[in-house]
Amino acid sequence: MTDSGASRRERKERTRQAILDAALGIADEQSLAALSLRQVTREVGIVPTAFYRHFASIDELGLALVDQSFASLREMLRDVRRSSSELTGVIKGSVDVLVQHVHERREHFRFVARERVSGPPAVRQAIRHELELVERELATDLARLPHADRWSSDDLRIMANLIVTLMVSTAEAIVAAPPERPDVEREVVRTAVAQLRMVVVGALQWESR
Amino acid sequence: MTDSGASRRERKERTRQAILDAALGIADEQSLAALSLRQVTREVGIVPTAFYRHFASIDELGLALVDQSFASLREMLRDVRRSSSELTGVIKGSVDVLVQHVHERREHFRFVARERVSGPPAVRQAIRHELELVERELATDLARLPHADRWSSDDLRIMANLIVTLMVSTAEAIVAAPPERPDVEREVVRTAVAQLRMVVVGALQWESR
DNA sequence: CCTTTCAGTGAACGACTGTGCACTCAAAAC
DNA sequence: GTTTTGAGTGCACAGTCGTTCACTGAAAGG
Repeated sequence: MTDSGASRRERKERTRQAILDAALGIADEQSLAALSLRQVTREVGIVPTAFYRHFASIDELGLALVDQSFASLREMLRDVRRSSSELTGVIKGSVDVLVQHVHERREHFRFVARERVSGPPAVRQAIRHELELVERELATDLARLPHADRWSSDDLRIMANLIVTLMVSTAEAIVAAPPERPDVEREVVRTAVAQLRMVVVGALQWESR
Repeated sequence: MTDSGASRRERKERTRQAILDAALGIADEQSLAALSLRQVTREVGIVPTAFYRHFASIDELGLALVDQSFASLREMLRDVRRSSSELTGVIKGSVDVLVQHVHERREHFRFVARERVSGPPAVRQAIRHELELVERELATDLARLPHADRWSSDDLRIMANLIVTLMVSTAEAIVAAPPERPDVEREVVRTAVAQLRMVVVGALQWESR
């Protein structure tokens, strides 16, 4: 590796990030489980054994990718909240933000969608945990809405779970759509918006029992 | 292979099924992508090259597993329709049938849930296609409901998609729950039933625009 | 300036992979 | 009874894999 960068720490951090990027790219075309250490190091341009200078195992690499992906996802949530405080339709606005972020960080969303159900147990669990956090945050957001007094905390949990499920599956659909078929994607968005509206209508009519 | 069975065709069919069973079991603990021909044949008790007498490639094996898994899924749908014609609550009844079938064919549902997002492209596409068929069938079922005249065919599609998404994610949750934690599973069921009710309430209030 | 630290090297290991090819030998076909 | 068919065998091949170990050489620390 000829890396004419500056300090040693910087250079290490740079190769570490290069490993993460390469792993994300390779996993994107297969899966984290079918990802070999040698493949990654080959792409980065270092010798296989050098991998261990950065990660103790591939599982650890996977967890680092989860962290990085959820950083993207949290950026998205921040933007969703920002867009919701403006006056444009909350639902359409949120879906649009979702779409935009999925495009910008396509590989991260694909990674989460895939490894959520198929990854190594440790990775699966980490993702599940992160999604639960998101769900809880959404529940407290919902509790601050007008008319929220008609919902029990159980109702809130259930609604949040439903909405997260819908968003996850919408993200999956966007990510699965051929990149240069904006019509398919528009259809996905239209569907998602209608479904969220339906859910909201149902929630407003809801009588806890 | 000492297989004292009868005719040659029968014996071939039996090893074919043994290969499928072994593959399903192994994939269950990892994924279809990380499934080796040798691993499968070792478990079946035949020599690696004998695999090719039954499948031209692992991809083809995968597609056969999709077929088999969706046979289970269609059995479930048949039962759901049967239970719906009885008077007990349609929603609770359907979810109960789902739970029952997921237990009986756990590996098939896990397979679909996993490979739907992570499998080889051909497998992913096959699963997507099958789910679309299910969605269309559900849409025509919904069209036969009382009050169905308030829904456009587009609304029906959107509702069917929403319900299928919810069912898939419920199946995922059941399958992911520790097998001997009936409390977790009961919670999943309770959540799913409430969510479906919410969706139905929303749909009944729905005004197509 | 001398010493320590440590990211990256390079060879070697044993294990596993998919696939080609010539084979056996019992069931099926004639 | 003879021939054909084809599921399963056994060997061999060239790859890939993760991990070990002793190593180099430049940056960091004293």
